[in-house]
Amino acid sequence: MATGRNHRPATSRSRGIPDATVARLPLYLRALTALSERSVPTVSSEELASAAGVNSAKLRKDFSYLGSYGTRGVGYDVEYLVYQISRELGLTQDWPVVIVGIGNLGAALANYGGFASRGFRVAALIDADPAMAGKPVAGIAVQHSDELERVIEENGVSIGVIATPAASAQPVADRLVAAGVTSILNFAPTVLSVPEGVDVRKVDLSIELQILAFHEQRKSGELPDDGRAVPGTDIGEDAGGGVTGSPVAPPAASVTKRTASAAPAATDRRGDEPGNDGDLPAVMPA
Amino acid sequence: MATGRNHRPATSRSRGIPDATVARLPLYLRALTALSERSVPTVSSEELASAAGVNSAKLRKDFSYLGSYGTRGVGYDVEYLVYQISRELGLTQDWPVVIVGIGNLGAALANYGGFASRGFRVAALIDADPAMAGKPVAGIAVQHSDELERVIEENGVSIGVIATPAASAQPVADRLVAAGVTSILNFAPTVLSVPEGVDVRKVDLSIELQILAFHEQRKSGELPDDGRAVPGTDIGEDAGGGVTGSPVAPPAASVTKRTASAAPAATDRRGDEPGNDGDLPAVMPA
DNA sequence: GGATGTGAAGATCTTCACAGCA
DNA sequence: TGCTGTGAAGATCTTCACATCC
Repeated sequence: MATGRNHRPATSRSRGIPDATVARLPLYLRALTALSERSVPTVSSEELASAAGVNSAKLRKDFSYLGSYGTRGVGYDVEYLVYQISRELGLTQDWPVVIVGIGNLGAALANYGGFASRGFRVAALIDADPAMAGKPVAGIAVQHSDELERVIEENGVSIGVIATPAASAQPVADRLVAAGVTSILNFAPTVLSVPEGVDVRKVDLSIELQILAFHEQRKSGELPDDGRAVPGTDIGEDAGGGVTGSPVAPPAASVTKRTASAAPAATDRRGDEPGNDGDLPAVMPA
Repeated sequence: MATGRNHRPATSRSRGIPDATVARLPLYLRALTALSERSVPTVSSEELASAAGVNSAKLRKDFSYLGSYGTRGVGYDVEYLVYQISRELGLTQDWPVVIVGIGNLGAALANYGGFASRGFRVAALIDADPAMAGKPVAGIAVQHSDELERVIEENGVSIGVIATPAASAQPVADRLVAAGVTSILNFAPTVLSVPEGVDVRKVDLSIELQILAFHEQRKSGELPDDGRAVPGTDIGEDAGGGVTGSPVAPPAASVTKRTASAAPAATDRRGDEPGNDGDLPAVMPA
């Protein structure tokens, strides 16, 4: 391993900075900003790591990808690091953003204070409902969908946020992309297909909750039951089709092995960027 | 390597199912549910993978951790898989959930259709604002914070969702945990510290946007400027303290190397479960 | 003395490619 | 023949442990 010295992880990805590291930079930045506001001049990797919730080794490794911004025996200069990370993340420039779908979620996003303070500027709020047009949300007048393309072009928007119902997500994404947007943050529970070169990140509550349920499940007892097609006879052959209600009935099917090992109580959390979804209700009205 | 045969990845984590796999199960479930509604009887790993946005090898590997639920030469039985994944995720049981902080975000969550249809049941909506008490949101009357403990105990709630401003998040988390909640989905941009055994997952818009900005940045040009403390003289020594506005001024500091390599245009998305935050405005009013 | 920076070892996760079964 | 199931190889990410430098 190690393609020689200076083996830098990261796929062929962006620059040489590993994705995992990029995902943590915002965390560090947040912790550093807090320290900066308290006028703390320097921090050790230990302290900062603690504030950011990671371990110090990881933090130092992450920073090493950015360069040598610390001082041995001392620590890191808070102000300087804030600047470097901001620059690395591209937050030193202005990013006009459009939010499409101004329902509860869209409104929540529009009101999100973390935007303005980090280089993001809400350039426009778009909604398909004519009744919403003109209404002020977070101090900005909502505009009708018809204005989408114009707004994007006039403001040079490259980042779009989709907070519409699932059904509208793909059409909206298509329009965003056609108008020039190259990065999309999708809150709708749908798999968006976009052309090469367009980045899509997704936030999905349903998935997060399901992951929590998974872990929660094995805290108490084991799985509800192996659920395997019962050997003898017992199930009343449910194999219907409706898969809507909460509890799902165990349909019979081709089963083979399915090893039911003892499950050691576990506690851990993990998040990830799966990639998409399938179809589901919406987070909120458009 | 391979600790023998049947080497199963996954840390010491839950059962033997890798976290990465658990994080994708909800995606598969969603895609399968859609197929189920269209009464599709079986799917090949290829088709399902496509619908879920992953590659087929990964999907087959993921399913292999659950057992052998497919039929060679045929594919997977949709209904059966829906059931198995639901069971594995713990969705065959009822999960009462409390949502704390009924602002725009909290309301959006309460209205989220994905809850009920997946075993999750909103047991109560809690808000600190007395004016909110009694108001119906998503058909449920909001209750005052004072009711929190009672509601949790009476309903056997083990999953709590925090949608309050950052400042209230930790106190709320403490109360949730004290009352018996062991899994928390946190939308507030703060690092929550909870006792061992309590799971915390976080959803952070600010972070997602920043990651997008990072990638967006290197689509166009390179970094705005190396930003390194200018060798000669040029910067007006900014090292002030305010780190609030969007563009951050480059403070001088101890710099050492910082290799500015050429950055190949990249396009990729990645999400992750960092672990926490530091401090920031709030997503919405409580 | 003290904390950073980092090669190397481990642990996971992903992808390949093909044996094996319906 | 077709597609699943999976050992093995790769690619990443994390953690260790210590040389290095203020």
